[in-house]
Amino acid sequence: MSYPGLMAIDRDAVLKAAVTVLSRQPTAHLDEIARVAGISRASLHRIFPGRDALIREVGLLGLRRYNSALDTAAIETGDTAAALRRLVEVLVPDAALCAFLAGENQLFDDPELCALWEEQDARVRAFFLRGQQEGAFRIELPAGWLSEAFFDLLAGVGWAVQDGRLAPRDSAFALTELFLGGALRRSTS
Amino acid sequence: MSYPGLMAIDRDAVLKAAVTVLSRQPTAHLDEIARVAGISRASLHRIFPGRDALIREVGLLGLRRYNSALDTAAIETGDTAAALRRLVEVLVPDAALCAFLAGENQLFDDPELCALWEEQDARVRAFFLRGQQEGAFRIELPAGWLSEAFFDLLAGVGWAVQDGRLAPRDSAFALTELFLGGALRRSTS
DNA sequence: CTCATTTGAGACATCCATGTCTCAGCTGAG
DNA sequence: CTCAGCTGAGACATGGATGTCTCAAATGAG
Repeated sequence: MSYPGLMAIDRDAVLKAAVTVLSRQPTAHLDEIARVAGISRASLHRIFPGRDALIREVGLLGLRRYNSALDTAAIETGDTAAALRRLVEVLVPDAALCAFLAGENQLFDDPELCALWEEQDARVRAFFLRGQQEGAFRIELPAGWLSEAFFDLLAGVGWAVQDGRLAPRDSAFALTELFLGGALRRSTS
Repeated sequence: MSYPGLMAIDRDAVLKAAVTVLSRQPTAHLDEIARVAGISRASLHRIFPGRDALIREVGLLGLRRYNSALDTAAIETGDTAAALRRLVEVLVPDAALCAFLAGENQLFDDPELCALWEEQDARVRAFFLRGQQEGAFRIELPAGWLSEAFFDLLAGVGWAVQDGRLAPRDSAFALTELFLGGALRRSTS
C-alpha cells in the first residue's frame, strides 16, 4: 500500500534539486530539473502540476526558511549585532535558496508570496531599526537599505558558494564581517 | 538620404530601454522591450537580428561601461579607499546595467563575454589585493570575495533604485558607506 | 509467486515567443 | 508635389518547451 506521505519526501528532494538548478539558471528546462532530481519528467509532473507550480513552491520554501531563520535566530531578542551573527549562521546553509529569491522578481506577481515577503521584510527592517535605536547599527544608513543589502549579500554568498568561488566553511564569516565591519581596515597605528 | 549613424542613435536608446526592462525581468518578451523603447517589434528586429543578439549587446554594453568606469576612477592610482569612492560615483548611474549582468549568469556561455568579464574581474581583484597590501582593506576577507560582494551590492543598488526603494541621490553614499564601513556603529563612548 | 502501484520512456498535441514577410502610411529630401 | 526610404501593424510560419497520454518495466507488499 502506498501512503500519501511518500510524495512529501519526494517533494522535498525535488525542491532541493530545483533550487540547485534554478538559482543559477532561472530559465532551466523541466527536463534538466528532473534529471538533477533523479526522476523522470513524468514523475516531476505528477508531483507538481506544472512549471509555475514548481517555481511557486520553491519560492514559498525560500520564504518559509527565511522566516523560520528569523525565529531561530531570535532577532527580536537581545543584542542586535549578536542576533545578526546568529541569523547569518542559520541562513547561510540556505543561501542558494535566497539567491533564487533575489533573482526571481517575477515571483512577486503572486499576491500571497508578495504579502509574505512584505511581512518578513518589515520584520527585518524593524530589526535593523531597533539596532539603530540601540546604538548598534549606524543611523546614516536607512534600515530598509540595510535589510535589502543584507539580503543581496546573502544571495551573493549563495552564488559564490555554488560556483566554488567561496568555501562554505568561510561563507558565514565573510558575510558577517563584511556586512557588519565593512571592507575598510581600522587604523590600529 | 539616410546615413548609417542614424541607427546607432536608435541602438543606444533601445539598449537603454532594454536594460530598464531586462534588469527586472530577464524573461521579458520582445514586445515589451519594443514597447518601452517606443518602437515596433519589426524595427527592433531590424536593429538587432534577434533576442540573443540583443541580450548579448546589453551584456557587452555593461561590460564596456564597467571597464571604462575602472579607467575613469583610475583604480590603479593612489589611495585605494579614495579610488573605491570614485569608482562608486562613476558606477552608480549604471547600477541597473550591473544588476542585469548580475542576474544573467547564462550570459557567460559566450566565450568572448566570459573572457572580458574574467579580465575585468581580475583587475578589480588586483585592486582589492593592492588595498589589502597597503593596509587600507581588511586582510581577513579574500580579495575575490570583496570584488564579488561589491558587485552584488552595486546590483542591489540598481534594483533598489529602479523599484523606488532607494533614492538615486542617496545611492552612492549608501553603497560606499556600507561597503567600506559596514553596518556596525563605531563605539564613540 | 501474484498483483496492485509506481515509475520511466516515449509519443503525441498544444501553446507561445520568436523570426519572417508583406503592405500601407508617414516622412523628408529634392 | 513626387518619390524613395523608413516605420508600424499585422499575418503567417517555425521551433521549442510544456502538458498529457499510454504502456511496459520495476517495485514492493501480501
